[in-house]
Amino acid sequence: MQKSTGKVRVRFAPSPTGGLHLGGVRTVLYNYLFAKKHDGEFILRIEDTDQTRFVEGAEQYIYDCLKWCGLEPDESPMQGGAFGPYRQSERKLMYHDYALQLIHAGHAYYAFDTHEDLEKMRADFKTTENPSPQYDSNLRTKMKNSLTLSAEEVERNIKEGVPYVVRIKVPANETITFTDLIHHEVSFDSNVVDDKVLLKADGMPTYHLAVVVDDYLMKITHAFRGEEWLSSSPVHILLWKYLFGLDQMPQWAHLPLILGPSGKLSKRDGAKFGFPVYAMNWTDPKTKDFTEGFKEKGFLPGAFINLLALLGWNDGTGQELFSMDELITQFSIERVHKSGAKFDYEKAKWFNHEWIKKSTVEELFPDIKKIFEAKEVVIEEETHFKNIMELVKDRCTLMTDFYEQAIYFFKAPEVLDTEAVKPKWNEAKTDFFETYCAQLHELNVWNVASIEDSFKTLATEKNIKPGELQLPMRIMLVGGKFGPAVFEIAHKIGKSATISRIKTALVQLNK
RNA sequence: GCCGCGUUGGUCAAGAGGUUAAGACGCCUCCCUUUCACGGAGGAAUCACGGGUUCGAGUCCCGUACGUGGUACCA
Repeated sequence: MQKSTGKVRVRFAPSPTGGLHLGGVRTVLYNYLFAKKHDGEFILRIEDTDQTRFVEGAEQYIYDCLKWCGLEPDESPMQGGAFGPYRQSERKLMYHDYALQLIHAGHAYYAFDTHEDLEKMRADFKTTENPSPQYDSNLRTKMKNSLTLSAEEVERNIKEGVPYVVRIKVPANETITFTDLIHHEVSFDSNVVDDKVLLKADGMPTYHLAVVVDDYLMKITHAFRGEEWLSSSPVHILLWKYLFGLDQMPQWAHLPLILGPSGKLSKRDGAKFGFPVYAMNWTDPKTKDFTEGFKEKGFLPGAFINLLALLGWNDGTGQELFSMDELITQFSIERVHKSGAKFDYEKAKWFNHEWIKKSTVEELFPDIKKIFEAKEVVIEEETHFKNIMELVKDRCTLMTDFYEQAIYFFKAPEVLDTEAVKPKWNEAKTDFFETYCAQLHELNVWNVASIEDSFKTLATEKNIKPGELQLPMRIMLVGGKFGPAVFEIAHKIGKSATISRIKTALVQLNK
């Protein structure tokens, strides 16, 4: 079944109807990795055959997401290529010839049933055993189509402009079998496959016809898609057989689904459980419905790709952290799992944390800068700023954490967690800090050692354990129980800020 | 209902007839640190269930249960 010659060509074919979710990006990723590994080409094709579902901006959004992820196609509607157009709506006429070819060969037929006819059929034939009757080899004999009407009637209908669709004529009593790269041999009884519409009344093809025609015309060698397509694959197999021959058919791989806390992952899950589902923020232009993205949540693209790659695949060695290059060399479709994987946000955050830890501040700086600027913090001295980021880097799980983890270096905390120190607060400690402020003021050399030495010496003099004073000191400077070494912080924020923060805090504590 | 696909700890998972059933996340205990992290040492699974096949089954076969996808002139 595999093509003997030619370059590997794969495609991602989304319909531009909304945000790009986790599963979609993973499908892109596996396509991309496979293509790059085999020195092949990755094509982006837009499946916009449903005009009723057109969403403004959705296509551009897909490009933006792919760009952010570093999964840019070799051919696409935007950049073009030798097999264009890459937008199915622009290929409309091409599909007609193939539909006609199928009709002439007796593998498809015209159907004139209206929506009401179909509804009536479903209602009439509905039983408890068969709640959803299909337009199949049995029922098509009871409907209005070119198999039941006379040739004259069919011709007249078409001439008079009676709306029609073209349906595939699925043969009865056949077993349709194909080999999937992930599921291996899969087979279906043709009796349970319905006569799917190939060409809609508006002249547009359905996905079923379009995917086969385009994969052929675009010389796709390997077709990866989500497992939700597995059930309709027999229709595609049949179409390949009738139109181009099974020996021309790409190799299929039906990727396992990514599941949410309760079944198939949906954008609702994200809102409900507080994690992003889309690659980037997306607001539906019509409903204004907003869905959060991994990018804006604070994920690094590398980490996002890394965690997605491992959701359904691993290289068998136990390695979990992979760069894109490593993924390209290590990836193999054979090691993709059969079963769906539940998305675990905690693990996702762990991946990001690891990526932040292994990245240098220099690499992270542009993104961190944007986060601070969005909060209207002006970075005055870049080197100083970077030194501080170095101090807090390991404490950040998400990129957005940098703000909270470092803002107190630039601004005095607005709220102090005084509850953490109040229970053990007393006169002696007030006295200590008042004296300490005076000493700091006199300090000639402002470095970590001098700040720390005078602190400890004074504590000993006052007969208080330094440890009991360190937490208060931290709360005064930081506002909370977190951050790097206190004296390091004092050093970085400078003498006057240190003194003024201590004094401000003293007022609050002694209220 | 019917059809397809799947089923190793809470989650991701290694495992391709013989292992004390890896590892990671999360959780818990402890060490380090008189903050938070980082780092380090530990703790927790009768491999969905029932039948086979086999000297021997998480690994092969059958059934059941459960989950999941499809059952549109949506992709």
